[in-house]
Amino acid sequence: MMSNTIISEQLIALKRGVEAIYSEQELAQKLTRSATLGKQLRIKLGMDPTSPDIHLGHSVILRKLRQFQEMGHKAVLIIGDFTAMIGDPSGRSKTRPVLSPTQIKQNGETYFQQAGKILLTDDEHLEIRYNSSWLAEMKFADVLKLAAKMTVGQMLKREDFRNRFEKETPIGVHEFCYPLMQGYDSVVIEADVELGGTDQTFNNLVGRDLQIDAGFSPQVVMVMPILPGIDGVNKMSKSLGNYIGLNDPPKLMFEKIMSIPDQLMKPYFTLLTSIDTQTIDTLVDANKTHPKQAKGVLGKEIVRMYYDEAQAQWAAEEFERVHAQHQLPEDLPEVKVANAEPQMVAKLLAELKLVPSNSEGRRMIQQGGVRVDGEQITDVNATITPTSGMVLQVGRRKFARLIVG
RNA sequence: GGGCGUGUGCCCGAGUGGCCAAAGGGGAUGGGCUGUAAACCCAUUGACGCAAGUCUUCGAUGGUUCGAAUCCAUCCGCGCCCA
Repeated sequence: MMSNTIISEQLIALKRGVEAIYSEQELAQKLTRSATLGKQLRIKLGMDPTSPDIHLGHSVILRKLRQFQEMGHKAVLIIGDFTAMIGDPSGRSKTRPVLSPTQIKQNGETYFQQAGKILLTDDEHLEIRYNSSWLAEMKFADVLKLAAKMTVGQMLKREDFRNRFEKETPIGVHEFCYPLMQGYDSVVIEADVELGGTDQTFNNLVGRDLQIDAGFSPQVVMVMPILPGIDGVNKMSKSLGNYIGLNDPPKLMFEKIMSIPDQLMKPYFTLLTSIDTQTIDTLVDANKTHPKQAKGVLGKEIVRMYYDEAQAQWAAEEFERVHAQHQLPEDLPEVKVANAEPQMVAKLLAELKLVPSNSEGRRMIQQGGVRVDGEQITDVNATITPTSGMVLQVGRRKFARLIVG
């Protein structure tokens, strides 16, 4: 039998970065029982197949899931394809378009390609379920039975519902079904633990109630904080453009991390890396470590996790080269120019897609953001004759080397 | 079903016949200062054009007018109230 010390060590590790656990005691019990009986815990995570691109915000929860996997437990990924097929009739949510089965499948694949960078993907540690396989089968009577398990008063405990109710903004009746569906998923797959962001707390807790009602032991609900985006204000999201994608190339990933506000370093270190908390404290203490250096450590660590040591090193060097020493990047992209005649710089920039339009190109020049072979262009109407090897720069990070021909 | 509102550029929001490519704010972008952090300062923010200027844009369509984001009609979306 596994000793109590191991369980409490596991517990400490699992609690890292977690916002809340309902309840910690139950989690300890589950862990102990699992160890005693040699039976895996089933850790549930729901995935929305409408937005398959994963960013570091998603990675927070996926990393927690991975931790459970490494302790021998089984991750159960629920693909929420049922709602994706139905859509959201209220039209309130733009992020929930109706998807075809093909799209859902595609999105699923895109998702796994990325999630695989974090999760263990063997059958022993990962199980994938589509919730349409049980939700689509339900009859209206089944739905009513499920709905009868909750009262409107209980539903209104959810902050989002309560606010809208008080402000008299619409709440679709079907919206009450979403927590029920998610909760029912937990019953079906016999979840021991459900992971989610803080915004999922209510829904996940409904899962507990439904499981108890069905005569099962209730799942432990573990909620993770919402990761702020690189703007330091809003939650990380693709539509807000403040995200770092798992598929972002190393250099871009590193650059984005270098641009986060200093205050974000602590949560990023804690939630996105496995660096031990003592080291983190030293790194984020400006008296002990210069913030820029600390950020560099963060950037390299994250790039290393999703690529490798060499790429991380290279990304950091490129950053220094381009932004600190104002030299040219190593991987200068090359663009072909057909016209070797003398022409206006603004036009050329637009043609080469370095700038979205002619006007924008002119604006850039006016504002001193354009350089040709390192020379700042000052005249809006400046003309140049493209030659092979000529280097154009727009702003601080857009470069191109010309190939005439 | 009835009544009253509302729909503007990436977002919010002013504008109620010409001076409107459309105030203001946010965001974004460029520059300065820096550590490509924050804060702060300056500038830009529909397209084409060297320019004068031209074209497209204010939910959709059609109309009135020399001229419409602004007036009228119909339609669509959204909100509130009554039933």
